[in-house]
Amino acid sequence: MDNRGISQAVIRRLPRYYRYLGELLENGVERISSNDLSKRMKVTASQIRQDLNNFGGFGQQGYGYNVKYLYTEIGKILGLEEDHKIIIIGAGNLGQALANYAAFEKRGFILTGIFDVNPRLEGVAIRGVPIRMMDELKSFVQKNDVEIAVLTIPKEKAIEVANMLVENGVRAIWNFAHTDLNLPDNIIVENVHLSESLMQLSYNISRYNEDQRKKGKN
Amino acid sequence: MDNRGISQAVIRRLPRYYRYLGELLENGVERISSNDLSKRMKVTASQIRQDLNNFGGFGQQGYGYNVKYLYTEIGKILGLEEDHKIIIIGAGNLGQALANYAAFEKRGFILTGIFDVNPRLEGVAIRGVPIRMMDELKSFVQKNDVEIAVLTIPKEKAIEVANMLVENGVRAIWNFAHTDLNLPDNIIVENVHLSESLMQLSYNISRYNEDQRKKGKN
DNA sequence: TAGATTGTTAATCGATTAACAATC
DNA sequence: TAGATTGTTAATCGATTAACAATC
Repeated sequence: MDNRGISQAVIRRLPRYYRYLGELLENGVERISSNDLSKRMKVTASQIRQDLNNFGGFGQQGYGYNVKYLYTEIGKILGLEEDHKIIIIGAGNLGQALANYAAFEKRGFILTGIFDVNPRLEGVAIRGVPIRMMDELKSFVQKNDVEIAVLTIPKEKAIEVANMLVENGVRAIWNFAHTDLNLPDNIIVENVHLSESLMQLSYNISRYNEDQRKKGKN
Repeated sequence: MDNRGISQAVIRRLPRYYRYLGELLENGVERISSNDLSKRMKVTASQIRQDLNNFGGFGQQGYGYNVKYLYTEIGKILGLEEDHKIIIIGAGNLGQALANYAAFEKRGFILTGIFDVNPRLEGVAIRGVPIRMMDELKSFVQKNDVEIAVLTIPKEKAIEVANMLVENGVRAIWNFAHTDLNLPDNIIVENVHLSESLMQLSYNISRYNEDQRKKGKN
């Protein structure tokens, strides 16, 4: 199994396969063909088979795919079998929303620390994890072998905090701040730019409206 | 200006251009060449020019692009010049985080209503907008010409609520529920699947770790 | 065995990059 | 005018889809 050169397009689709397979599993479905799955997911069967064969031959001719097996294998590929220590920087509503996300633990993301600047939040616990003050962050990261940091802080602070975290051993950043981070190549960054997502929505509305106007004219 | 057939790849990049131009504007930069911008954004100058020319010729040979003009034009393309009435379904941490997102209003997204099932939240106001109970939702949507609904509710409820909203005139859904909605083609859906984003991060960590192990062997 | 469905190669389609004439 | 930089065409690259032999 050689994972090199797998495009981000494929990787973006993997979690969606995983979700659909999880639902099939819950519904007691034992096997599924790429054709069946393609109809449910509204993608081509070809794409499913191509995507999966990047990682190995998980199916069987004449039978299809065993749901449970494929679910487990994709879970492995996604790294959900290993534990990941994760901390959240910024305990505002968004930070708290993520901290409370229960499926975290199930998937191996171990919430290890929460940090904020607001002294009124000090010691308040979310899912058993107390909120700490930002001045403890550096030594906490050094001592606790933190793998992933979630940044839910304003963009003004995000860049310097990210740099500090990376210097102290954090390997990956889940970035919700409205800025790009420009970290070294060996650091994994996954951006969630909510305002950009909303603008895409807004663009699609505008375009649709325009098309309707044009249709009206013709 | 013909917007038909513009790929989602281009559309995903527009908000990022908008963000960079906004920052340049704040810093008092008057003009920028595609080459300059490409270095800041880490994309090719060719791509910037191709992307922009989908919508019109905004630049000038020998000069580049006027930052303020281009910023405004991209804003128009993204539909940020028009107002969009928006409601939030689900006033948990995530719903509240989005409700409190101050830049909303600046970009023309008018928070009009917030809804939840929890009676203890009834009447609590976020940014002046009181939380209403779910049984008021249908008539509220009918009366208030709501364009966008944000779904920050569990997936079990999301599908039926989305269908109801759409039947009552909502045009677009910003979907944070962990499910696909399968709405009619004329409805705009923008999904934010946070768990899938985290899995991509996790995949990239695993793959990097594996590469390192391989390197070690050689 | 016959039917079903994969894994994989080849064909197509679309997106990105390069190149350069047009022009400010 | 000379230099800079766009807008746009052509070339390349990559991703998706189609087709089918292999095989369960």
